[in-house]
Amino acid sequence: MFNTKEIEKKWQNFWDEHNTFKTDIRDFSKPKYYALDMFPYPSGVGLHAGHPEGYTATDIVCRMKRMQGFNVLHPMGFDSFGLPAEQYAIKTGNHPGKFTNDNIQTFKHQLKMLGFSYDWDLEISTCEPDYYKWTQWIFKSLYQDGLAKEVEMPVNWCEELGTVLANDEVIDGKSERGGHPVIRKNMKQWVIDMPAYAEKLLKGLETLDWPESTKEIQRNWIGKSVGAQVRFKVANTDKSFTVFTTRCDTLYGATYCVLSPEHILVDEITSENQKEQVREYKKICSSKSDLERTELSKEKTGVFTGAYGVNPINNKEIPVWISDYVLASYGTGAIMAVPAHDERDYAFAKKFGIEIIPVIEQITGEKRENEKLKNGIVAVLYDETKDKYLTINWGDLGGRLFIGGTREENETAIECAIREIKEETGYTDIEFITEILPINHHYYAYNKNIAYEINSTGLLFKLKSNIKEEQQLDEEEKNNFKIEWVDKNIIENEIKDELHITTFKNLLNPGAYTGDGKMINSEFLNGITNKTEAINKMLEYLEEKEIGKKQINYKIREWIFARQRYWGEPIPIIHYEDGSMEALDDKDLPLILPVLEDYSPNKDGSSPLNKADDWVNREYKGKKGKIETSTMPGSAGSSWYFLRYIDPHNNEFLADKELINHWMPVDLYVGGPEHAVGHLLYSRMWNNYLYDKGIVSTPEPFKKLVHQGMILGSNGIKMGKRYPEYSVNPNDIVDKYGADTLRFYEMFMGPLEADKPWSNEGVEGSRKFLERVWRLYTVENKIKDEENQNLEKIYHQTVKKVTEDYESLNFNTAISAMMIFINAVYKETVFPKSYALNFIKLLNPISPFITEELWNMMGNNDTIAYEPWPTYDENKLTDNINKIAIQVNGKLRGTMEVPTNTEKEELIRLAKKLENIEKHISGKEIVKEIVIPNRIVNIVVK
RNA sequence: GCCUGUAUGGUGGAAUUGGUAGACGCUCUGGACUCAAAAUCCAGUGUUGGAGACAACGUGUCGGUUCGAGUCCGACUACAGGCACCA
Repeated sequence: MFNTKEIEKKWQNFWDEHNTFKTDIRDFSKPKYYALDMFPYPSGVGLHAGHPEGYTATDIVCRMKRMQGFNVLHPMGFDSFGLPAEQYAIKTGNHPGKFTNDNIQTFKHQLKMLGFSYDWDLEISTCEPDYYKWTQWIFKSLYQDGLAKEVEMPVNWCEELGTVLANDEVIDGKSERGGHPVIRKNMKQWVIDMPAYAEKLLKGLETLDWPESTKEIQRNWIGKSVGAQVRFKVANTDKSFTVFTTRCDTLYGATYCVLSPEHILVDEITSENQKEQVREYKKICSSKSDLERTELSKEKTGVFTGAYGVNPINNKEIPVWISDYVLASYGTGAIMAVPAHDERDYAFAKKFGIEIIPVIEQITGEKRENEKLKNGIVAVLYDETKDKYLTINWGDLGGRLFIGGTREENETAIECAIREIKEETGYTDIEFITEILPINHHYYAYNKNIAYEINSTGLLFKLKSNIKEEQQLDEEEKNNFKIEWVDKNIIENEIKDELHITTFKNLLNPGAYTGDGKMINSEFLNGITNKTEAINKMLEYLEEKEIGKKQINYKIREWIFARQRYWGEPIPIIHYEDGSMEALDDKDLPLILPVLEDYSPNKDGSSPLNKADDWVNREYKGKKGKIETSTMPGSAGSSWYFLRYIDPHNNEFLADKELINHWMPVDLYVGGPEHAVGHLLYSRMWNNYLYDKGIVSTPEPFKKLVHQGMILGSNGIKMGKRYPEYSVNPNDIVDKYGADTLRFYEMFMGPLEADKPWSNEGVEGSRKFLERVWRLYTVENKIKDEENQNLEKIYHQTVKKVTEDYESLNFNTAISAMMIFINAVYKETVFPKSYALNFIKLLNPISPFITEELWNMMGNNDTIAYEPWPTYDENKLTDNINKIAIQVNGKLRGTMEVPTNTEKEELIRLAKKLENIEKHISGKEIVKEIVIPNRIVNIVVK
C-alpha cells in the first residue's frame, strides 16, 4: 500500500518549489505545443467530477510532449465575470470581486491537488482590469471598424433576469439560465456584426480538425443559402418590394406574396377597407413572445393587405398578404409564395383559398427515345364504410393497379376519371374528393411496342352507394381482370407500378411537391428537368431584364453585446450631450468598474451602473457626456483569452506579436460540446478579425478541437441537484483513493468523447492496478539489471500502443495495453530494469504522483517530467510465429501456429491436416481456397 | 419534420478498417495462501446443448454484396444531441 496523501503532497510541493512546469515562452529552439482547456467559471461549489476528465486529457498529452522534447504551453485561468457572483453581490451587498477571488483560490487548490502541469505564472482572470483592458481595447477596435455598433432592434428580453440575451442564450423561447420566459422587445443595443464574418467563419470550418457534429452545428447556425432577389412592383402605385427566394425557377408558380407584419411597406400599401384588419393583426403579432410564435407555428395566420404585386416574369397581378410566418429579420422580410412547391405556402394557400399553380412535375418511370405524349388519369375510389380501395387485378397482364385511362380531347381530368370508372367498374354513384399535382410518367407498352410519356393527374373519389351500370369491356379485358376492394397495406405491398403507387401516396398525403422534376407552365423553362439548370437560366433572365439578381443570405444574426448588469466588462464608450458618441482613448483604458453601495438592478431594467453618478456623468475632451452603462456579455472575455496566456503580463499590448506568431494556433483544445455556437463561434470571429487587422498570424484559433463527454451519475443520469445521492465530488475521491487514481479511472472509463456513467467499483479497480504496479516495484523483487527475451515483444508493443493512443487521445486503450504488460511482467521472474524505468515514463502522464515517486525510488533525484520518452523498435514488435485462423465456408474451425511468412501452399497443406478441418472437408468438393498470409485460411467446400 | 451521431455479454467498453467478435476492467465462481478473514496470487466466466472433444446461435431489426460482414450497401426501429416557419 502506498500513501497517496504523503506522496501527492510531496510532489505538489516539489513542482511548486522547482517551477517544474514553467514554460519559457521565448524559447523558440524546440517545437511548440499549445494545449488548452476551456477555462472554468469559478462557481462557489468548486470542481465537479466532469472537470478533471478534459483537464487530465490535455495534461497527459502535455506531459508526453514535454518528454518528447516539445516546448509545451499549458495554461489555466478563470472566466470570472458572471451571474452567480452578481447575485451574491445583490444579496449581500458585498463586491462580487471578493467572492470571485475566494472561489478562484478554491479552484486553484483543487487543480493543484489533481496534479495538472499548468504554468501558474501564466494564470489569467477575465475580471481583472489588467485583462479586461484588452477586452475593451478589442471592442473599441471593432467599434471603430464599424463591426460593433449600437442599433435599435427587437431583442430577447428576459423580465426575470432583467436583461437582454443573445440568441444562443435562448432555448425554445426560454432563457438558457433559469428557464424564464423571453419576449421580443425593441431596444437600442450594442451588437457585433457576426454576419460580416459569416462567409469566413463558414469557409474556415473546412480547415479545422474538429468533430464533424460541431462543424455541422456551426454551419447550421451560420445558415448560408444561395438564392435570388426579385423585385415586385405594387400594382397601381410607384412602390415596389424585393423578395428573397432560393427557388427563382418556380417564379411562374408564384400566386401571392407575403410581407412580414413589421415590413415598412405594409402601412403604405394597405387598401382602405383592409386597414382595420391589418392594424389588428400587426398588434397581435407584436405582443407575441418568441415562445408563442414557436408554439403557434403549426397553424398559419395572416391577412390580405388589399394590394397586388406584379409578378415581373409574366406581369400577372397577385395578392399581397402579411403573415408572421415570414420573418422581418431574415432575407428581405418579404417572400413570393409558390404554394405548389413549398410546404408552408401550400398550407397557407389551402387555408385562405389562394390559387395553386404547379410548375414542376414529379417524374416517375424511365424516359426513353421517341416517346408518344398523352394525357392520362389515375383514379382511386375509396369505400369509407369498409375502409377499402378499389383496385383492378390484371393478373399476368400488369398486376394490381388502380383505374387508369387516357384523356380524350376537350375532356377534363375529372370527366375522364368518372367515365373510366364507369366503363371499367360500373360504379356511377361517386363523389369527387381531391386532385393532386400532375405527375410526369414514362413507360413502355410492350404489347404495342410504343414508349409513352404521360401527363397524369391523380384523383380521389368516394363511393356513395353500390349502384352499378354494366361495364364496357373488350374481350381481352373481360377475361383477365378482376375488380377487388382491398385495404391500404395490400396496396402498399402489391402495387408495383410506380405511377400508381406514387399517385396513391400523394393522394393520401396531399401537399406541396418539393422534389425535382420537369418544369411546366413556365414558358422558357418548360421541359427542363435539372433544378440547377432551371435556376441558372432564370437568374440569367432576371439579371438581363434587371428585375432580380443573385443573392446570398445567412441565418446568423448580430451578436447582442450588452447586458444590463454590473459584473461584466464596462463598454468604453461615452455618449455626449449633443447625441454623438465616442470610444475612450487607449490611455483611458481600462475603464474600471466602480464600486457600488447596492448592486441590485434598477426598476426600469437598466444597468446597476446607472447608480454610480460620478462614474457615469463626466466631462471628456471638454464635452459633457455619460458613460455607457451596459456591460459586455459573458462570452466577451473568453473570446480571446487564448491569446493572453501567451503573454499575460504585457502592459503595452494584448500580447507580443512575435510570441503570438510563434505559439498560435492552439494545437489541442478540449472542452464540452455545449459551447458549439457560443464561445466557439465568437472566438473564431474575434480571431478572424484580429487576423484581418494583422494582430494574429492565423485566422483560426483552434486547430484541433475535442469535446469530452459528460460523466454521469452511477444511475446513468446527469449529476446535479436532481439526484445528489449519485453525484461525485472529486475531493472525496482524492481523499479516499488519491488524485492518481481519479485521473487514471476517468481516463479508463471509456472514450473521451462519450458520456459515461460513474462506477465506484471501477474506481476501486483503478486503484488496485496502481497498487499492483507499486508492489511490482517495491516488494516483488523482479527488477534486475538483466535482459528477459520473454518480455521483449510485448514491451515494444506496449510502448508503441501507448505512444500512439496518447497522441490520438484513446486513453482507455492505452491503459488497457499497460495492464496487459503488467500482467505479463507478473508471470516472469525478471523485469529488466530498463523496461521498468521506461514503463514508469509511460504511466507518468496519467498518474504523475506515484510515478514521480517510483522514479525517485529507482535512484533518480530529479523530476521525471523532462526525461526522454521511450521509443520502440519496429523489428521487435513481432516474433516469427503467427497464429493463423482456419475457416471452412467462412466458419472458424481451428487455428494453428506457423512461422511468419509461410507460403500459401504450405499453409493450405498444413490446414487440411488439422483433425477438425479434415472432418469438415472430407467427402466434399473443394470449390475455392482463400489464403491471406499471416492471417487466415478459408476453404470453401460444396 | 430536417440534420448529425449512437446501438456489441450481467456490466464499463475493445476489435489492426472486410479476416479468430467480446481485448482490458468490473461483477460473479473456483483454487492457493491464512487458525480465520481481508488483501494478494492463480484459473474460469457470451447464450444454449454436451462429462468432453465439439456443435448451434450470437454485435438494435429486416434484406443485400462477399470465400468471409460488428465493420460495406439498402430499408427500418430506438435513443441522444442540434436545428426548427430561415423562403
